[in-house]
Amino acid sequence: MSASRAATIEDVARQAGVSRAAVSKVIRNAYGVSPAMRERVNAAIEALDYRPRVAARAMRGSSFTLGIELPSIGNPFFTKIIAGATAALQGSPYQLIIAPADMDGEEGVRALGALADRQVDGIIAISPKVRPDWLERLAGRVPVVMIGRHDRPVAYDTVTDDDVLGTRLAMEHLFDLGHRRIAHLTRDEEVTLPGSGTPHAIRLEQYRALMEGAGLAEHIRVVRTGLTEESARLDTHALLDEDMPTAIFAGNDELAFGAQRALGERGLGPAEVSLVGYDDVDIASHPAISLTTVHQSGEALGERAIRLLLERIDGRSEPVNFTVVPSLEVRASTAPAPAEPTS
Amino acid sequence: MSASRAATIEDVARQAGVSRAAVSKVIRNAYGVSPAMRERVNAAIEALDYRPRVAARAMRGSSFTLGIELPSIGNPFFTKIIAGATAALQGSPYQLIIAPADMDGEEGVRALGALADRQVDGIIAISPKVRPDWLERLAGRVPVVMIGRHDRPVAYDTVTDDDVLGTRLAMEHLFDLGHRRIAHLTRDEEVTLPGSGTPHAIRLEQYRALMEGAGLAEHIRVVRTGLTEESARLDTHALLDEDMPTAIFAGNDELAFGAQRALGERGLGPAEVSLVGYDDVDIASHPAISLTTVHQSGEALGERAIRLLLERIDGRSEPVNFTVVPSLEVRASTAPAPAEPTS
DNA sequence: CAGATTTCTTGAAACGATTTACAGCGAATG
DNA sequence: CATTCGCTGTAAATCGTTTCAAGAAATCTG
Repeated sequence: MSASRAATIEDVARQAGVSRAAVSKVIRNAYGVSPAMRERVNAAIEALDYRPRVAARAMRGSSFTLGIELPSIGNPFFTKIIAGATAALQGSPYQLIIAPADMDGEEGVRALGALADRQVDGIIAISPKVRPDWLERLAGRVPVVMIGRHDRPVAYDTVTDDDVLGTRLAMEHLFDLGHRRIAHLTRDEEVTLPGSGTPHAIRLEQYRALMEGAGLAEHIRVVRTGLTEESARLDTHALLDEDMPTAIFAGNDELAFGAQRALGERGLGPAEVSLVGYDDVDIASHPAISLTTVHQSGEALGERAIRLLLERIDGRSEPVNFTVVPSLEVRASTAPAPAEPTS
Repeated sequence: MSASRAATIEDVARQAGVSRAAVSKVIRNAYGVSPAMRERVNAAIEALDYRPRVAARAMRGSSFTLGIELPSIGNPFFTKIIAGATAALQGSPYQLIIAPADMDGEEGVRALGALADRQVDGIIAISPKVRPDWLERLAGRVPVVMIGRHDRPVAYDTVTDDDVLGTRLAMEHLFDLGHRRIAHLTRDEEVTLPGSGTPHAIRLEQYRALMEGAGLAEHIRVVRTGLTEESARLDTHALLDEDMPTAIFAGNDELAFGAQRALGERGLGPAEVSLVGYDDVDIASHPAISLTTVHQSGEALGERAIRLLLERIDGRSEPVNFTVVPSLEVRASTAPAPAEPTS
């Protein structure tokens, strides 16, 4: 009726003829309210279409909000993480909000800061560029779960894919097919700093180690690119201009698609250059794309991250590191290596 | 130093030797503060690493937060909208947060409610199932911009694609190629209610109108499916089992990819069945996919939505409807219709 | 039935900012 | 010289909720 202002707890209390505190108790169904009172209060809430203001609640208690910080929403793998997270939150009183941080780097800490300023009850971080010590400090104020980074944190939890295993699966598949000149397409230096523990850093390290282990050190070829499909396409063209590997191991599916575009534009198919991705994004299984890739379950990552976050909110303080096990999806983008030109 | 608690405005005031109100003025750079004081206060803020609590600000003023409600994050077209929105917000004091609403319907209003409860300063809504009258009521409390729906709102703004034109472009392209038996793959009844003004409803209406206009009423064939690629794949198989159109016009690219999968699985290519999508998602231009589709700029939609929202926050009250103009991207998934079998 | 518990309910004090009203104080004006 | 004015800064009220301490009523003990 009163289009003037939304109802407050005060209005509800007046309508029900009780005190504000009593209404508050009913809402949070705390101890010490009689069925009769609960009944009356609920009727008043219904009648006035009352909804508690989250901002006001946040000032004393909690905001019932969980935040997830996300670099480049464009990446469909991240949206799978979100899907897993929202699913895990079904029926809980918490609402998930996403703070997009496009073009990660400084943007990542900005978005995380924005979430912290909004008094969320817990934070899931994905940006690989955010420094561990920064996260530790953040984790001192609010529960934090980091996805993807292989840290040894003390104040927050991590949920990761076993990138060492995943890389091994991909590389051994290529070795088995007879490939020797295998290039690795990865992101810029900043996200692949040795020892930083980012997924791309580990995949790169492992690529190097496995190549060396196979006696192929001389064929190690690392191509740096940005985070978009388009930049991967361009840098793959550059690679092909000066060198011709028989296989490319891409740091993730986005990059693989870019490489696949470049190969397609040159009329090169799996018979000439094999291609392996990482993530197993939905479209990778499309028959026209059919990308061989390392499967990791984004849903499981997201779901687990939420689980750990809720545990932390509940009081746990020892850090937990959870790992999901990847598997290889062999599709049509990989084929036996072409015969070496006899030199 | 004091790892105990984050600094409050009180602490800053004490440190700078001024009143809380003065600090507040500096932060919002309001009228009436001397350069000397601004200097001192800023130093104190710096020293204490002070950050205003958004919840507290929201109680009296604004939360400097804009919310966008999003059904099915899986759809890459929506992520383009987000990209456009975040770009438009660069440098503004506002932070964008996304409330995912998976499996839209009731979920959509739940997510919108959650945003409203969080006192966001403005809301962008995408779920097509949310009723206009519900939005009008919401818009009475907080500025709202609806993306995609062709309503005639009084209290909120809309940003839409010209779906009438887009559908005409797609269908005329197919007519020009000689197609007559054109099926339309669209979503469930609930999102295509005649007169509801959702994009899918308009595309469906136009499909019917254009088929009739071309004297092809007898060949109208509407296939209903869910919102995922997988459901589109299955329903396309069902369609092909009982009927064999020479072309399929899909309601959006996700559905088109599902149809493309089904066609691929049966060894059918553009020579047998042409396929047109809608949205022009990034992957549609991948050479292996090469989907003919109606291009609409998600970035422009997102950017415009933000623009309108900021105007409303600034005080505008007459509703504005903004439309972006689609174009047709002709690729390899469409080809001349095969010769009719002479009956 | 008096006293001790338990159960229900309430008023008032936070929480951390913004906003409003106004006080102090030189300078300008008549 | 007294009044007015413009500029800085402050005190206090306010926003809507939770929580704490304590009062009132009901129930249980012995």
